[in-house]
Amino acid sequence: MSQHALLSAGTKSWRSLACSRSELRLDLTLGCGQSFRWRETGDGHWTGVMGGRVWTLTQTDDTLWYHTYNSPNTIRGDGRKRRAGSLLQGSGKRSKGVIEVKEEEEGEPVAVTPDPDRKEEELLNDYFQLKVKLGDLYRDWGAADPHFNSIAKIFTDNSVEARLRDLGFGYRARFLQQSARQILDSHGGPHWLQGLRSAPYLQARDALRTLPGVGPKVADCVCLMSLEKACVVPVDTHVWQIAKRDYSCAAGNGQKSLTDKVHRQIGDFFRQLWGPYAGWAHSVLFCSDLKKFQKLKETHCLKQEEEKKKVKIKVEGEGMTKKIKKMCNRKVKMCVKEEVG
DNA sequence: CATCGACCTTT
DNA sequence: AAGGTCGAT
Repeated sequence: MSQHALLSAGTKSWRSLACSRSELRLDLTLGCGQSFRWRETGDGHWTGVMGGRVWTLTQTDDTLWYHTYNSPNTIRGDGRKRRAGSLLQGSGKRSKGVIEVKEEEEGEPVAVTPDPDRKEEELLNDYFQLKVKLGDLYRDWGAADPHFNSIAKIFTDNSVEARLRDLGFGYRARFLQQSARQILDSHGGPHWLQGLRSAPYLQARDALRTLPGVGPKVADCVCLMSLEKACVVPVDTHVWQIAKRDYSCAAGNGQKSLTDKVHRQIGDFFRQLWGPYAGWAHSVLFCSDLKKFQKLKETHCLKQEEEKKKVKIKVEGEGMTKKIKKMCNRKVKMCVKEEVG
């Protein structure tokens, strides 16, 4: 356990300031090697010295959170009566550095004397120069300098991408954000996606592929899983292996990688073999090939072998094999329903 | 049409 | 090292 404050432990000992990630990025500002008194003491939590005190800072999309530690010089007086919660994020929008007139509960306006809060806000404003509108500067610099503009994207991409990156999406974060933006701006919203459910497969697939980060495989996955295109077999390297290994499918034999053509050939191959619900059948094979289900398969195979032996001994051949086949078919159907439904 | 390296995280 | 997509070639 860290002895430093963590926001996740509760906001009680934290105060906040409205400040978006596009105006301040703690990770970049404090971690860039140009400031020397800050250390990341927790995930996204930076602890250091400022104005003679020790602080821990962290941020969420639109809020800069700060915690200060008690020290002998700055014993907390209590000229700081506050209503519970007034410090918490609920506001998140406290104006910066402006002396306000607050309404007390009785409704009588009382001038608020600069209290330690105000001092702390001023200090943060000063230290990070928060009054300077970074967004505007980036816009101007980018307009004057294409190179700056392309570099700056990394740092000013909106909070959605930043958040997705934090969540571990890596380079896909940008694709997701851009796709969402594109769906909203160019396609008129989620309605567009919904509409693809009633579009023919190839049309839906082409539409999806206009989105950044959506190639043949992902488009097919969405078609199969979300757009009711049951015949679609999403082809990845894995499925390609299965096609070659278990079906001697020759598609793309000379090829080194999965080209568009090979995608189509393998999809068609399985569609022809399995019919209109080929995508569901593919799901079964795909799962059975996963490492985590290998043991399941082995034990199942052993059981089947045993069953076969017993049947062979008990009955002598005729008729019974057909029954077993029927049972097996039923089982497969059930499996598929469970998987996909 | 095909290939390669970059992207980023997870194993 | 694997995984799919993208942009360059």
